[in-house]
Amino acid sequence: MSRTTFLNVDDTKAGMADLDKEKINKLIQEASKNSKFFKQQQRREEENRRRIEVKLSKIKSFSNFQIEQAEKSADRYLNQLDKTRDLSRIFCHIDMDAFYASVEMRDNPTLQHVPMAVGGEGMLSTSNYLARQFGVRAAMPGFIARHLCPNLVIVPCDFEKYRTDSSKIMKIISEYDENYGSCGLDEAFADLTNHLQIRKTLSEEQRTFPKEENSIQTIIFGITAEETVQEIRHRIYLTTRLTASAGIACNMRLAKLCSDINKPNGQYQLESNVNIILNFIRNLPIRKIKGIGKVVFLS
DNA sequence: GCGGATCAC
DNA sequence: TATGGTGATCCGC
Ligand SMILES: Nc1ccn([C@H]2C[C@H](O)[C@@H](COP(=O)(O)OP(=O)(O)OP(=O)(O)O)O2)c(=O)n1
Ligand SMILES: [Mg+2]
Repeated sequence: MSRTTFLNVDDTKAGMADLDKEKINKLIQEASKNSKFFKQQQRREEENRRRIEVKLSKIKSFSNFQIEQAEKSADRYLNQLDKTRDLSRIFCHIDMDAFYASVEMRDNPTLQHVPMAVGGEGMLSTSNYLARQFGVRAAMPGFIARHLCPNLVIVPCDFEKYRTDSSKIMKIISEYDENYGSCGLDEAFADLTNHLQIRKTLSEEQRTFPKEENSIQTIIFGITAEETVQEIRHRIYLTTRLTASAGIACNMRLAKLCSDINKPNGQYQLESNVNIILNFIRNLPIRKIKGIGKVVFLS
């Protein structure tokens, strides 16, 4: 995610699709103006630009032979990857919606319908979807957020609480893949391939859960990946009363990209078909790839 | 190893 | 008034 500096909001978060970015950036810039912080960021930008220049001049000094060799080796590598491509597995990525903010809203219903954020006057960790309408987002200082949204309610961070909910979520996910992995408190990856095999043999009862906590009405979940992930999200909701979004695809990276698509409280499955996947990747902004942050992007 | 830079949540 | 906490990786030393 991009930090809020004089350098603008450069990407779009869930819930912020059609905002007037121009106006928001102007407001932020106005508020940041002549601060010490602003000037230090400017110096760092300058330094980065210089380093990029150095790299570029190095690239120019490569001989044609060197470039040919590098291209050949890259081609060999790509060939190898082509052969080892595995579309047979099914991964899912679970990502809680506005996690810290949702926890606070659940525990204090008066926050339910107001724009709010979690953090302090100095820095916000996240905001709820109402606040995102104003351009208020994670990694934005609280006092700047107030310029964008004067009625913003800011509640302090309570890591202990988020950790508690997180471990409940992870416990559920571990039932579908004991080797699941987590990323931060609010995200998890699971390889559902094995579970989906076993799932075929489960009784309907084992795929049945109450519609609400303490309700006699029930929901029966089917045996497809899509229904399995719906079941996971529903179980998370039953135990935490928090909503999650999910992505399903043949590897973790793709699954993560998919979990953003129908956020909040939705899921998306990418078909495990080479052409469909390549087409999906073709349309990706380069910044969405893991490891390409603001600095690398500029090079 | 350690500090600096980068990235991600 | 005021620009984080936490955790991970890579790199050069
Ligand atoms: N710069 C950041 C980004 C995130 N977080 C914390 C607060 C978030 O609640 C949590 C999860 O990060 P996400 O990127 O998944 O954002 P949210 O879950 O808040 O919102 P979304 O619905 O877009 O997933 O991590 C943080 O402390 N600092
Ligand atoms: Mg999230």
